[in-house]
Amino acid sequence: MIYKKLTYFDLDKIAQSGQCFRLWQEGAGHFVVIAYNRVLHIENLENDIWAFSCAEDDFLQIWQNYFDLPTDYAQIESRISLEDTFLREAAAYSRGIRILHQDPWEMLITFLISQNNNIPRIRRSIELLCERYGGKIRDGEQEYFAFPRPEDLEQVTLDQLGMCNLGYRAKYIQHAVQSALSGIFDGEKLSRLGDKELKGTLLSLYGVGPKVADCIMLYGFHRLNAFPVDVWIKRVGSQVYNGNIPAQKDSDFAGVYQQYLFYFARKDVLNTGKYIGADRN
DNA sequence: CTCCAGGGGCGTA
DNA sequence: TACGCCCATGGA
Repeated sequence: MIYKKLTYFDLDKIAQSGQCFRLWQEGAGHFVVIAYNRVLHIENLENDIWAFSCAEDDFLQIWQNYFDLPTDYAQIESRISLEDTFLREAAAYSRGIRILHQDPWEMLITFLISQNNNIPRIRRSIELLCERYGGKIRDGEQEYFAFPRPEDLEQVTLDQLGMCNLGYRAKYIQHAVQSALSGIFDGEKLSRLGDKELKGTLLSLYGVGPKVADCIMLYGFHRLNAFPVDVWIKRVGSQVYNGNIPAQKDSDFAGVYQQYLFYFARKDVLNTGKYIGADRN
């Protein structure tokens, strides 16, 4: 068990921020996350004191980085222009959200599934994939499932993928498996590319367009300047920024600001569980 | 460039 | 019961 005092760290918000789908709350102040073939319990003991159910080694090598603890989010928030009152309000409302360092392969599959989809269904699809094709992880009495590797999905047919609630996205997953097995999509290799080259490679993958590519850049490769434009950001652009997408999109921390805008724009959904005020563009 | 199908679950009329 | 919508994209 590792104990840490952390500021700008709100797991409830991170769990609802739409960047990860295998992090959930299990009780008051108790969260569980599955990542990198591990299960981690995180508990909020008091105020800013958190307990992580892992050894020092794992904390230093995996989780410290996973939760992006070295990054100074107070400084990122302080960089917001004084004139951008909407983003300042969004940032204050979203304070505690961090951009997680997640596995590139998992992000490729996750955000292929996310396209034109709703978050509860995205979660279900991912859990079905993991239960059927991921390796087992023991955690005391409980048994969990890791995210399937490309090799785990190599023999899976289009029909079997369809049974994971993927809909028309099944064919994209099948192509992604081939891209990984053939070496076109190699997280380790791609992480050494510059932003432009990385995005170009991602866009060449079947089913990956600008929005999904930016999500993979931001959540899988921690390119904090990537700015995914989804329906919520478009909505903010048309309703708040006079038809333009938010001005902060060119910032070094555009991706962080995108998370703030996304979380803030969705606050009514998060509070009521319903989509309200929805409109196209 | 525009238009539209792709699954499926949930909300509203 | 029908229809709109959802962290979009490829193809016509």
